Amino acid sequence: MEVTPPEPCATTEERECGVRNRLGRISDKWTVLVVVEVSPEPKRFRQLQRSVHAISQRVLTLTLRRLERDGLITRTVAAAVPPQVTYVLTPEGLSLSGKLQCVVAWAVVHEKQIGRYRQAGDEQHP
Amino acid sequence: MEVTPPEPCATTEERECGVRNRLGRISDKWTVLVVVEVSPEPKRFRQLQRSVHAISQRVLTLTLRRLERDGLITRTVAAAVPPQVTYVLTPEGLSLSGKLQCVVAWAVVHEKQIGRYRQAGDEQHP
DNA sequence: CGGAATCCAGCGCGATACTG
DNA sequence: CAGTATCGCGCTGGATTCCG
Repeated sequence: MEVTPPEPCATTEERECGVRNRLGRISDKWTVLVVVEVSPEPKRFRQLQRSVHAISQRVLTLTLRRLERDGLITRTVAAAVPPQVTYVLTPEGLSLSGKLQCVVAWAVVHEKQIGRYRQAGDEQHP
Repeated sequence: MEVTPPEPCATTEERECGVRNRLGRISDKWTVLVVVEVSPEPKRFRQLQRSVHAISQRVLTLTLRRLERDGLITRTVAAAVPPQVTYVLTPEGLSLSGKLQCVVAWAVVHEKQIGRYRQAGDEQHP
């Protein structure tokens, strides 16, 4: 997308410090799972809860709230009975989702390889 | 990427379940930070500990061990006094690192935007 | 249905001290 | 320098209950 400009923060420590702060906002496992799952069409609360399998209602709520607060998703309440709440990715959220999908794709491709490594290791340290 | 044909793991639930299992291996924040930081030249333990700023020595050790076990990094011990241990990314680790760098880049680019959203939100809910 | 509130267990992780 | 071992707490997150 946008090419990242000229002068990145210089030293390794500075770089990392920045990286840490920035990633902190999105790096927890629930957030990643939810972002990936919301993308790209509107999803309802229940849908998400079923999709992100083991997530509890409490954690899903908290995660969605944070994502909304950060401008990554939009929460829409339809005044109806029963209530209907839908979540959509904002443009920002969508672009993040793209990057995360790359990581997911990587994980899918390398899953078996990793599994083999892991097995081999376990056999040596039983 | 690949247009997914007729019947892969079809349902959303199944898809997500797989995603979750796969991401579980790499989705915790320390792992991400360490992978990004090891890349791409050899790093020594102390170096990493200083780079990944707030990480404790214990957690760094555990994280590196898991990464090694998964075949993402290589640990090399030089028989010397004082001991010298270096960590390098394997080809797999390097390719993962690439994907993660994308996410990092995203975070850098969108940092300010997110900050603004967050502020705006906080002003409304003080 | 979508959520808030409480309560509570588990383990993630930091702090500290000891080895080779 | 590069670890391993132990302990203890704090927060994450699950289960349950109640509301609009």
